[in-house]
Amino acid sequence: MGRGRVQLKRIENKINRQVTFSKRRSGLLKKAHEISVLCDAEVALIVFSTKGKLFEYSSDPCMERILERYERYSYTERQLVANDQSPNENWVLEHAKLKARVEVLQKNQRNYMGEELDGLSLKELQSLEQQLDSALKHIRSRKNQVMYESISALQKKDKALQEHNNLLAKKIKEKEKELAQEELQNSMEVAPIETQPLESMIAGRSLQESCNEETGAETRGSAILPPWMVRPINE
Amino acid sequence: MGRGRVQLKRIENKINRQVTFSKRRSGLLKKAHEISVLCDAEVALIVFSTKGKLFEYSSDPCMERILERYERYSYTERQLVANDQSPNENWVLEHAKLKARVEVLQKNQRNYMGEELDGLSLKELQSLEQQLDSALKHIRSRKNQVMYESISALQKKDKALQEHNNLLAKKIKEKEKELAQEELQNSMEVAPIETQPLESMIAGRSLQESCNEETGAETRGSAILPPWMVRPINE
DNA sequence: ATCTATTAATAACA
DNA sequence: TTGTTATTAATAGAT
Repeated sequence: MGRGRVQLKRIENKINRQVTFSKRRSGLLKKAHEISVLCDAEVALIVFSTKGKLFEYSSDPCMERILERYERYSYTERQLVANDQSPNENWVLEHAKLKARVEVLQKNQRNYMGEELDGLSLKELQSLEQQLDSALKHIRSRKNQVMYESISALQKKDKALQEHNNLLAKKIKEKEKELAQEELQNSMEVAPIETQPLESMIAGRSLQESCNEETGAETRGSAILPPWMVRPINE
Repeated sequence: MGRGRVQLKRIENKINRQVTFSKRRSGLLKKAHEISVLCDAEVALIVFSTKGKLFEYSSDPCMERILERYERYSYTERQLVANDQSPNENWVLEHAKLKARVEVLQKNQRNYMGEELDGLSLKELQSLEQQLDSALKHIRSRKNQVMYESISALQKKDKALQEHNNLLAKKIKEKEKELAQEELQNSMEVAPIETQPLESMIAGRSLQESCNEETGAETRGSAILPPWMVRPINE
């Protein structure tokens, strides 16, 4: 349903992927809403973009209510499935295993957070150190990538804004000229009009800021210091 | 998309509603799957029919994982429905919660190991970086402490061994003297016994090594180069 | 963002 | 439920 078929596999071109995501997301949300209205169904839809941004639809005023209903439903279903197997002992065993697993994972997590290191041998400490060191490298590299992407997006936007500013500045100058001419013509009958306030207003606020009112608040903050250096992007 | 338009309102005809529900449901699930694959998104879709039947789609092997992520993202606490349920159900609930917990912990662990970072926002990456950085500091400090402890323990042991060696050396000399005297006394009747092998044996193996047989293998390696620089201690 | 050629979904019907 | 078909809706690619 578009020009040409589309393979059901990850779209490699990043731009295309982002555009398709945006379009299909709105389509999906719309359809979720439609089925809920047309067929009187309860629908909860959660979508995380690759970047980790959340989009959601809930036919109910409260998403949580549907999720709770889901939990209840799925618990009882799992109970039925579990009953088919060996009724009780399996559970106890499974449960114990899970608990042990949680313990181990929590212990690991605390170690990864640099806590509870007293019981560790030198070998374990060294391996932990190596692992975290390599992890940190990956994370920083990924962070840089994300930041560079952010920067180039901002630079693009910046450029567009500057161009827009130049346009606005020209318009203002034209207006001023018109005003000046009118004043000259009326100078014999009324006192001259003070033109200073207009100019000082423009000088007092940065060009960036005066444009933000039209383009939204996304470029809040100084143009020299990118916004993500003040606050993280995905809020 | 069908013969004639459709008003966005509940379909009153029950049969039609049921048919439409069935068709649109499969369409919705399909589209949810498509966007998850095409755009590399994480999708959770829950649909309850009017009759209360559940249909679900999850881009992940585990729906719970997405729901957990949703909970974290939306910063809302999930209400627990534990109280008014039978003990048995409660148990199943516990089990499911444990499972969800394991999933989350595993995901975290992978992140701590610098894996699967693509879904994380800049904010999350920064927090991860800070956490690992501080963890690494703790770990290195602890490692140093362990190493210093190891060094002083070795030095102490070294000193004790040296003293013991001196003692043994003295004893050997005494023995030699005794032997020499005996030989002198017997020199008329048998050929003299070669004493060289005993001394060369002692000289051929380091003093450290010859004592290890009593104290275990913990101080394997040279005494000048601490053992943990060759191989970690707790093997 | 907006515009279309196309494909995909589906309402009505069987 | 399942399948067919006439239509509408969604959307891929281009602008």
